[in-house]
Amino acid sequence: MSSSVSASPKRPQYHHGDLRNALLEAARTLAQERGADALTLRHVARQAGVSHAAAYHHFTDKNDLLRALAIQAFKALEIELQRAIQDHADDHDAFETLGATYLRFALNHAAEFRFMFRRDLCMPEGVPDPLEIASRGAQAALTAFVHVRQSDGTLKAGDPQATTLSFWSTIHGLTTIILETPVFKGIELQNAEHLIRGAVRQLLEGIADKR
Amino acid sequence: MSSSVSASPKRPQYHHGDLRNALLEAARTLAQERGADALTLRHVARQAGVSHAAAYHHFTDKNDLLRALAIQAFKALEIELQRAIQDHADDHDAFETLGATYLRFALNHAAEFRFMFRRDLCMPEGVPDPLEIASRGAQAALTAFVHVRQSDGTLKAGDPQATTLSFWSTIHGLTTIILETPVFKGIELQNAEHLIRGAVRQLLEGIADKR
DNA sequence: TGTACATCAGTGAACGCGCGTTCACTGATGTAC
DNA sequence: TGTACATCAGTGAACGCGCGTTCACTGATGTAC
Repeated sequence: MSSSVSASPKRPQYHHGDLRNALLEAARTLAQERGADALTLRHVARQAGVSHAAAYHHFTDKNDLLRALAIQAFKALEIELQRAIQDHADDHDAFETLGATYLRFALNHAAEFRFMFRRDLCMPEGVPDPLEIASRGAQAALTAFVHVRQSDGTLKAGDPQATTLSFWSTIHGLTTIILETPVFKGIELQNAEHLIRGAVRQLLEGIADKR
Repeated sequence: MSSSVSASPKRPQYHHGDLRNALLEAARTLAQERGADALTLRHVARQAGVSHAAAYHHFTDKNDLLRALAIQAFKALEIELQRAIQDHADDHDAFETLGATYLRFALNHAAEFRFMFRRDLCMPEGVPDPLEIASRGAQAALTAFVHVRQSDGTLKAGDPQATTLSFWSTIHGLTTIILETPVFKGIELQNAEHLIRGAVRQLLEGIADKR
């Protein structure tokens, strides 16, 4: 009964081939299913079906792995934002939709999202930091769209960087408040989206009364 | 030579008298000096000069201690915000100042600030959560001021809760971005304040162009 | 095409560590009479 | 005011645990000739 077919794709090989990515995928799975606390080197290796020492051939230490996870998450977020921008470039409520996209990403990848904003995963000052590049990438996606909307007159003219920072602050702030604060424990996604659309609208229109 | 004065205030007593607060103070000190990672039950007790088992007479477990720390921090933040509101109630840039106050608090108490926004320190759903009460308190300080400014016509009329949420989102978002993101690593307080004042101004005035 | 050899990428055992928590205890305090 | 006793708030030892990291190793792969 034992099969003579030699190359069953499932058969474990001594050399994995792409263990680095497999470890990151395992980390993502664990983050999703067991939360941030489950992300120990040993647990991630176990999840990937590999001895924990193997991880050291692909990451210098635990922080290096977590940093890589955060970088991947920033890239995934950037892709989501890019997609939303492409699909809604001409919508009058494009910024609201971007806010909702950001929120949805955070709620759907809550544990990963937390790793994206952790100063202790940054490289020491002066050292090139791939996490910085990744976070700048996501930010740049927003800046590009802000620039478009400034050019076409939908947004006020001004430094697109500064305007992007305000926008990012608003959606990031509300997202983390919803994600971490007891007040919003158990909120429905739909209600959360409603909140973030409202907040973005207030940023667009301003909350001050100009008489 | 041994003193016969019986009540030297420094002499350690078997019964501490106020160990609960002493532990929280020790936790604050550690958070300040060694960062969030130093906040283990054992380290906190050591810092307070007491056996680690003693802590269990005052907190049910480690999370209970950290929750109490977060609650204290929310109360401290509320006090800072109240003070800023009192001192600047009539300033034209009162909201900018509130933003700067929030930012300064976070930068001056970075490790504690991180514990204030951690879903895993919340009580399970359905259980009364003192952390929720504390966070609502700080938020209420903002809401009250928003309400004042809506009544006097400085802010547009509207639901003060919603407007407060937008304001809180903006200042909380930028604060955590500055605190956690590699891009702003090592930024000077003064520059950070400049950023947050700018972001608040954009929220007040709006970023959309109304033709 | 075959072989020797360097290199790569795994394994499993071991190290030392500090953690949260529990337990039986003891010293100090407060209270009833 | 003194005494017996319950209660409170500490102590220190112990438990078991899983962690990050290192090490000598071995199996698999790639390359030079």
